[in-house]
Amino acid sequence: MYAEVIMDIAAAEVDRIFDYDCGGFDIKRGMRVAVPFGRTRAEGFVIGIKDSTDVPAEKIRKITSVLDKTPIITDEMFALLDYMRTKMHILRVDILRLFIPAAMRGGRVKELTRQLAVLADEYRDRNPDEFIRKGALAQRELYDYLSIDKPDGEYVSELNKILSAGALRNFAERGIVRITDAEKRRVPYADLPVSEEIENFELTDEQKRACDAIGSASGQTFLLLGVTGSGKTEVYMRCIKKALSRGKTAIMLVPEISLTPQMLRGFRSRFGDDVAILHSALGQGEKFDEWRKCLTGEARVVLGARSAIFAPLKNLGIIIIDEEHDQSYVSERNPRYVTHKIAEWRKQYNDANLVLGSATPSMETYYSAKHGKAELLELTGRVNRRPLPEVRIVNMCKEALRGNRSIFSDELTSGLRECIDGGNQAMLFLNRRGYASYVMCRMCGYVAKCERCDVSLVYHREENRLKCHYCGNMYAPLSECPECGSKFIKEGYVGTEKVADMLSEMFPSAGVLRMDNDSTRTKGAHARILGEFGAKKADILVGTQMIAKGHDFPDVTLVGILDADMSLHVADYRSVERTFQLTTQVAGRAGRASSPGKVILQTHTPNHYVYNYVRNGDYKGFYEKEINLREVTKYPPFSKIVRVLVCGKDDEKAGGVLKNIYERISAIKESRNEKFIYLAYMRAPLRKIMDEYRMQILARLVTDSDDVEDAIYTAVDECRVAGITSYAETNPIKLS
DNA sequence: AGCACGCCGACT
DNA sequence: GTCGGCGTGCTC
Repeated sequence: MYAEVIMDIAAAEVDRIFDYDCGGFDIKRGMRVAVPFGRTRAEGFVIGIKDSTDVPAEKIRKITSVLDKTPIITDEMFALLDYMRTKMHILRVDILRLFIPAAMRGGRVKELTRQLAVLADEYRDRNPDEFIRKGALAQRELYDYLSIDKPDGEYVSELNKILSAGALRNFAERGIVRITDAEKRRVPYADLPVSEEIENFELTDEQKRACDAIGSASGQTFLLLGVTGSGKTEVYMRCIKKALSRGKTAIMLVPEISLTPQMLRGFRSRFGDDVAILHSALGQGEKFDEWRKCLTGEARVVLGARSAIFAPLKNLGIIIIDEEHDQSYVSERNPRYVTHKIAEWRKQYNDANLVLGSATPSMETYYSAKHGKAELLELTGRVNRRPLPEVRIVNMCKEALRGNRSIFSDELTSGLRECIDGGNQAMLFLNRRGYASYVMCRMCGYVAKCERCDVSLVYHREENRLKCHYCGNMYAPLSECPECGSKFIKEGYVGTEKVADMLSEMFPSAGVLRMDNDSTRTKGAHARILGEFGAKKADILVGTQMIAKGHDFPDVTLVGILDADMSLHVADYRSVERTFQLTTQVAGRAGRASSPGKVILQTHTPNHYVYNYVRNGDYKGFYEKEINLREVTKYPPFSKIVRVLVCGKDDEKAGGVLKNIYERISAIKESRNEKFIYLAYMRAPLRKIMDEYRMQILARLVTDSDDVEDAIYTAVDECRVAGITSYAETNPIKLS
């Protein structure tokens, strides 16, 4: 017998099938094996078994050992592998690596085994007086505990914590309990209190309608449109319950599971041990065990972040993507994949339902709902009756004309004072971290730049360093200009760090918390900051888009958006959409049942159409306006943007590869000109990152052009050169 | 990705 | 003389 093996080596050169002699091992497709490979040994995935091979006998070598007792890649995942390889042009090893926890490779995690004590069958349901002598209270206690509380047994280590070790030893010697080595699951968030909620409360009519529609469908996609607080989560949980009752399984994705322990609590209380949690912040052992629970069928519900879409559940009944517009669903690191595409595929394979939920769906999703590819379900009412906040648009140009050059408008300053004096809390949003976003010499115009990246450095006051936000390099702060020696150094745009400092100065008695990439570096910092703010240990929370997600704080009555234009003026067809989503989401943090809450949105372009829709909380109005613009300008979903990025340390070599790919695409264009709206090559907006020069090809294609798209991807594959990374992506999330 | 083979520069 | 730089070629 021969095994077809894909080496666990991430390189295009070895992403081929290697045939090995099974050497008497009972090997099945989906297991991993250790094999001799060239002059070394390697791990590999068995993707097929056959009884003959075309490879000459003298080349065939034997498998050294088998790493799994049972297959770890399911049939569905093999089919998905095929799809991802042909449609997305991702290497087989990269796909296979997505399917299993990273720490499994190289045997870095194993099942944890612990001694388990189980009451022997022949001593069950017997009168304990027959074999426990009178007065042996410890033995009696142990017997009762094992027979009544833990009929399936308990770990010896746990028993020893609460009961007599001597009694246990006695029982073990007399054969009353059996002690065996058993697999013990590492449980993440084991000490999380389970919420005690009423499960069967009455749903609103809209919720009921949504549950009925989803519950009676199969193989369908739904868009659940509803603002925060409209009760989407309840709909999700009921639909999952229904799927389980039909013997099916469920995947529920959220953008950042590590930020939402309350979601987890709800799931634990509803689904108990049926739930597995999968996200990157878990420990390696925990992640491995949660993943295995899915594979073995012990868990039937997965709650997780992006990568949980690959959870090895069998017989999927429903997939839910909450906050479906969120950017985190598009993986930025290679392999690049779009979660929605994978979800759509798994939905079809399992004849399951796919539910996309959001208050501000992506243009693509709402467009597909409008055109019959997804069924639109709406939740218009707010369950907690919280009124939508009042959104005030403040013109910062006018502030400047009046002589207020600070980042706080007068209205925001007085709003903050009023808010704090009233014992309420405020959140301030600024999507720019650090203290000052650039440092410039007033005399000669010199701007401090990173040596390795083509970006200006950001001053961080806590570290007293200039920092590159792309490579993380640190530099000494400037006291004088290195070019002309002048001491007149100007600090550019204010970042979250400086805002927090300024607030402490303006409101000396107020507590200020800051949440951004820098303040949440350490593990658990997220939860700590949110917890402190929730416990009212601070009055103001300043942060980047991190504060837009997750927790609801009932005492927040004021939300300030310091520079709403930031995301608006990015040269990207999605910039307006993103601004709408971000500002709407941040605005939604304000208000509570008793007081409506207020949002102060500061902008230099108050007349931009997007702010009108933000103010009115009018998603559909925004959609209509934006979709018309997209149609006129022929941007997605009315076209497809294919971007090829080439980067490498050797500028000329990278340029050569780019030219090569470009020529191939030009040749395609020769014969298929009608499919192209636009084609050009250029340097990427960020010309250099980490000493690698970056350049790109941009092609805009008509929507009906899958074959041309595939040809472009193939051209990139064929021009691969050592030392140069190149890849293609469709409708990229970022064009930098 | 590794690892070895292979062909040119500055050293005990 | 050789130790060692990393270019390129192969792995069932």
